Amino acid sequence: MAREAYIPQLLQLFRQYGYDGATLSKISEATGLGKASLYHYFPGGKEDMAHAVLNTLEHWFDAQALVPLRQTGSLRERLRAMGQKLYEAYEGGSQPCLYAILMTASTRDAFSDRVAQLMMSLVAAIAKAFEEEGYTPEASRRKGEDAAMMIQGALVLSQVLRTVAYLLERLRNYPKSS
Amino acid sequence: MAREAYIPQLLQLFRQYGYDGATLSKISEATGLGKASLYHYFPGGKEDMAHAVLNTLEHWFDAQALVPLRQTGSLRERLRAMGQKLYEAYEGGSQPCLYAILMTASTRDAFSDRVAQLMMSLVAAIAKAFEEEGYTPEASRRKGEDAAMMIQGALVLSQVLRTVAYLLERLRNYPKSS
DNA sequence: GTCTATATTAAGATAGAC
DNA sequence: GTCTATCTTAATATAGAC
Repeated sequence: MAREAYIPQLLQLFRQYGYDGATLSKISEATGLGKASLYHYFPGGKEDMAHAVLNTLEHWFDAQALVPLRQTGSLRERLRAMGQKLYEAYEGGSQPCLYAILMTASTRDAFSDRVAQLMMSLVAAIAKAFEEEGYTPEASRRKGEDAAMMIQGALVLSQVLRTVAYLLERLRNYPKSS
Repeated sequence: MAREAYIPQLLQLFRQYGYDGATLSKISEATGLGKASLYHYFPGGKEDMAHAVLNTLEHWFDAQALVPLRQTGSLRERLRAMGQKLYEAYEGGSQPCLYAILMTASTRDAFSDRVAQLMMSLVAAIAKAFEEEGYTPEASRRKGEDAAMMIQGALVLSQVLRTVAYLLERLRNYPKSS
């Protein structure tokens, strides 16, 4: 079994229990691997596992969520395609954002750079799409920030209020007005 | 010393280290109290401490952040006053939201009801203000949800990008257009 | 590559003196 | 009300056989 095969389960565990709450015992039980085997795949322990998950998420993000922004079609269509990808990834808001989780964990310093990097790439990609449409760099950047804030805010509210309505409404129909 | 005297330090510790990361040792060191003394004030341990902090925050929220919404003045002025209160409480985004932190902790089930309660009261209070202005209940509710999402999104981005610009811009000038 | 067994550390929590 | 000392549990992590 390749190390990559365990990424989905690790992601699920971190999302469900948080970084600190996803103990090696839980991970061992969920993967069916003994603790020693986990260290065989991830010599750096839990931090190593989280970084491996981030590797996969970063790749997915660039290859799936952001790719519509670089394609042809109207700005509205492209943003909508991105929203649809995010909607699916977060399962309509029933799944939390791992990046937000890692920022509240006891070891957040170990991940903050990568989290910031990804968030900036989201803001920049959306801003670029607006710029191509004739918006000023300043206005485009603000559009990117607004979108990122809306996404994160929708994810937080979906978790807190235990309803998928927020993302469902906002991301499926994003953007309401561009 | 009354138990209430330690609330600010507990809030600060939970914000800085997260719920799981704020260990009794750190709390003991920060408060200057031995572990046994901590259990004297908070017999239920850390969970008890977090609930005590939530008591204080709920009171502050109702008595400070929401009170402008019930006063006289234009809707815009009242919303702006609420934004200013939140801006101060989160120190322009340099401080994270404890409610978001508790939702990603290993013991989130212990707090999820209270977190949802407070978030719903925010949405309802804003919606009520819009209703009084003639908005339909449906549109008012959406306004309340939008505002709550924007606040949480701004807080997340402020943390992730380590800049206070987001909240500073969005909350100080909230609402841009109502 | 996976296991059993174990080491090490630190967490949450309590007993009981003062 | 605060302390020292200690208990119990569980966490991360590793050694070494197969």
